Amino acid sequence: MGENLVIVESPAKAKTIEKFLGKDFQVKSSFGHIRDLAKKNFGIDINNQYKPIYIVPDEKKKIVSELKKLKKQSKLVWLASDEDREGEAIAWHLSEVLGLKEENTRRIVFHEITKEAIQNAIKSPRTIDSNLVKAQQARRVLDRLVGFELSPVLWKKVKPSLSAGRVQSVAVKLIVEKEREILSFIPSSSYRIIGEFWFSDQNNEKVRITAELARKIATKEEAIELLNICRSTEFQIAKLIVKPSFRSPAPPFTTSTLQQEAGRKLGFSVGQTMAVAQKLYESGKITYMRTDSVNLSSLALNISKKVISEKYGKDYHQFRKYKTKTKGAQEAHEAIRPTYIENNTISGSGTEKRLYELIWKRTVASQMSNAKLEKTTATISIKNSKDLFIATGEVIKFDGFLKVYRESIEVESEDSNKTILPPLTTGQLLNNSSITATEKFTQPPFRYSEPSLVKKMEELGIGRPSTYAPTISTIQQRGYVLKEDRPGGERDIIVIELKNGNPLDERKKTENFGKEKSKLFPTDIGMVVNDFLNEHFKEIMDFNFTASVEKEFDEIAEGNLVWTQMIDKFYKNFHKEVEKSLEVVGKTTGERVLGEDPGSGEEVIVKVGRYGPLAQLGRVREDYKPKFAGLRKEQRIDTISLEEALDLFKLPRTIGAFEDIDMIVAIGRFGPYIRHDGKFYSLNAKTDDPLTVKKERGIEIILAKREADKNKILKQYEENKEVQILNGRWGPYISYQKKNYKIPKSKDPASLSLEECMKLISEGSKNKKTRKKK
DNA sequence: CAGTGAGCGAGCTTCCGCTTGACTT
Repeated sequence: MGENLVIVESPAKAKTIEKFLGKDFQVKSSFGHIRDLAKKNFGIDINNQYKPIYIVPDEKKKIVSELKKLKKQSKLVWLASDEDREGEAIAWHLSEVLGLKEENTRRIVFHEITKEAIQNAIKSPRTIDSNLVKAQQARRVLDRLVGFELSPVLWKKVKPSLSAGRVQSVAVKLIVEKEREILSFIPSSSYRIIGEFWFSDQNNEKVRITAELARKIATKEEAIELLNICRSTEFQIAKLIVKPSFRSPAPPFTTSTLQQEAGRKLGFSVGQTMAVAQKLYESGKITYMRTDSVNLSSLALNISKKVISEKYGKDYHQFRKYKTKTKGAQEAHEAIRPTYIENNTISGSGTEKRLYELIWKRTVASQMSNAKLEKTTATISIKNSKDLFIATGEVIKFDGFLKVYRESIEVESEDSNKTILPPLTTGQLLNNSSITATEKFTQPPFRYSEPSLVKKMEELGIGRPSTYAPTISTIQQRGYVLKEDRPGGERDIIVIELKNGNPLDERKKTENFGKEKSKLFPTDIGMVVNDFLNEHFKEIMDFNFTASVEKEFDEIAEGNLVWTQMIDKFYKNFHKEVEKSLEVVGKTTGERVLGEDPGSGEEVIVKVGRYGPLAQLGRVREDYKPKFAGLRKEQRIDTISLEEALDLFKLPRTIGAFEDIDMIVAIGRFGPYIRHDGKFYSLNAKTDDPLTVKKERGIEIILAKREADKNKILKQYEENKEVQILNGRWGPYISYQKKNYKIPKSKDPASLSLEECMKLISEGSKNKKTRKKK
C-alpha cells in the first residue's frame, strides 16, 4: 500500500489531490470534524478548568476506524485540513484520535487546489499549532455554554424545544428590529417634477430631452405654483458638464456574494444555491463553495487572461488582485470560480447550468478591464425661478467587463435607467411640451430576504460560510421567522400635469405599495423570545459580541491569552445572568392588554400560548373561566386591534338549521368553514364574511359541495364499496380505506377493473412501507 | 385537515462549524 496517508476535509478535494501526488500517496477525507463535545452534562467539566469532554459521534465512527486502519499501513501521515482555526482543530483531533506520533506526522496547508500549491506544501511541513487549536476550543466551548444554558431558560420561561445561540439569536434580532422600524414608519409625501423639453435640430427634426427638477417639492400648493410659473417662461441650457468616468468589476464570488447574486439574478434561496453549488463542486466543475476569500490562484489568473484575450481581445483583460474586507475572514480557500475557466458552459441540470454560468461570468469579469463612460449633466434654468431642471446622460465609451457581467443591485432606483443625451450647447433655448408633478411617498426600510440577511450577518462578522444557510433554516424551523410573500396595498397619489400651456390637469392615480416577495418576517414567538433575551442577556444580544470575542480568540491564537481565563471571565458573568433570568416568575408570553370588552366588561389580552398566539377574554378567577381564541394567520400580537380581537370571540356561531341539524361557522387552520352533520364545508375566503354569513348562503354552499362530490366519484364497485376511483385536483386516483393511490398514466381510469385496482393498491402501499423504513 | 390554552410529571428538546448522506411527491 501507499507509504503516505494524506487526510483532507472533503472527499471531492481528496480525489483531486490524489491525482497530483502520484502513487506513493493515498489521500482520504475526514468529512469535516471527527469529534465534538459530548451532549451529556454540557460536554464540559465546568468545575475543572472547563475541560472539554470529546466524543466521536456515531456517524463518524466508521470513517475513524477506516483512518485508523490506513494509518497502520502508512509510514507518514500528512494532516492537510484547512489553514484556519477549525482546520487546525481537525488536524489536532485526528492526531489525538488516531494516536499519531510526532515523528511520523506532518501538518501541511495550502490555499488553492493546484498541483504546484500542493507540491510546495509537501516540501514545507510544520507541526500542529496548539495555540490555534486552543482558540478553536475556546470558540467551541463558548458556543456550547451559550447555547446549552440559554435554550433551557427558554424552555422554562417561554416554550419547550426553543433554541438560542450566539449566532441565531442575533440573526432573529436583526429581523425583529427591522420589522419594528417598518411598523413605526410614517410615510410622508412630496412631489417629483419631471419636464419634457425639445428643440429642432439642423434637419428640422424634433429632439427630445427629459429632465428632473433638482429638488423635491414639499406640498401640492408649491407644485402648482411652480407649474404655473413654467407655463409662460423660458428654458435654457445654463450649464453643460461632460465628465469621463469608469466602472470596475466586482470581485469574484465568496459564499455570501454568490448567495446574494443567485438570489437576485436566479431567484434561488440560500439553501438552494448551496445545494446546487455542492453538486458543481462534487463533479469537479467549480472550486470549493464555502469560502470567504476573493483570492484567485495564479493558475486561474493566467487562464483568465488567455480566455479573455482569445474571446474578447487583449484590450479587455486586466490583472486584478482583490483583498477581502470582511470581518474575521479566514481565507482558507480560493474564491468560488470555475475549475476550468476555459469552459463557459457545462452539461448538467438547468439550475446547475445557470449557477455555473453566473460563476463563470463573475470570475471572468473580475479579470477584465474597466468600463469607460462619459457622463453628461445638463442644467436647465427657468427664467423667472431659481429652480433648475437636471438632465443626465451616460454613454459607454468602452464596455470592458460589462460585456460579460453586470452586478445586480438590491433595489432598482428610479434614475438607474440612464439614457443618452443629444448634442447640446450652453445657452441653447428649449421648448417645453409638458411638466408633470407626481406625488411620491417615502419608503420604509427594506425587509431582509435570505441573501440580504446573510450579507448583513457577514458585515457583522456573525456566522461563517458553512453556517449561513443552516442558520437561516434553523430560525425558520424554530418558528421565529417566516419567509413570506405579502400582497401590499393600494393608495391614491396626486398627479398634476402642465401640457402645452393648457390649464393644469390634476388627477388621482392609484399605486401599489408594500408588496413583498420571499421576505423574512418575525413571528409572535420570535418577537417574544427576542425581547426576553434582549432584556436579560444584553452582552450576547449585542451586535458586537461576536466581533469582540473574535478578538480574544485571536489573542489566544497568538499565545497572548489563556483560553480558560477568557472563558472563565465570560462564564462567571453570563451564568449569573442565566440564574437571574430564571427568577422571573411565571412564563414570558409577550402579553399585551388591548382594552375592555364593552359587552362583558372583561379585559381583552393577546399573548402567545402553548399552541401559538391567542386572544383571551378575562382573567382566571374562582368563578370565571376565560374564553380563548387563536389569532388568525395574518394577525400579530403587536398590531391587532381591540375590535379585531373581539371579533375572534364571535365564532363559532350557529347560523341556523338545515335538515334539522345546526350549521356552525368557524375559522380553522385552512380558513373559514361551516360544520354540518360532522362534515366541513369551506366558505369562500374572499366573498363570504364568517361574521355575517346567512343561513341561505350556508345551505347553498352545502348543496354545491354535495353536487361537486357526486361528480367526484368516477367509478365504484358493487363487490367492494371501499374501493373508489375519484376525481381529484391532479386527476383521477384510487381511494381505499382513507388512503389514496396513484393510477399510472398508461392506464385508462374509467375502465380499470377491481382486480387492477387492488393490484395498484398493494403496490402503492409496498412503496410507502419501503419509503418509511429508510 | 378545521375544536385545543388546568396541572402533574417523565423524558426530550438545545449551540456553532467542519463535512456529506440517502432520501421522494
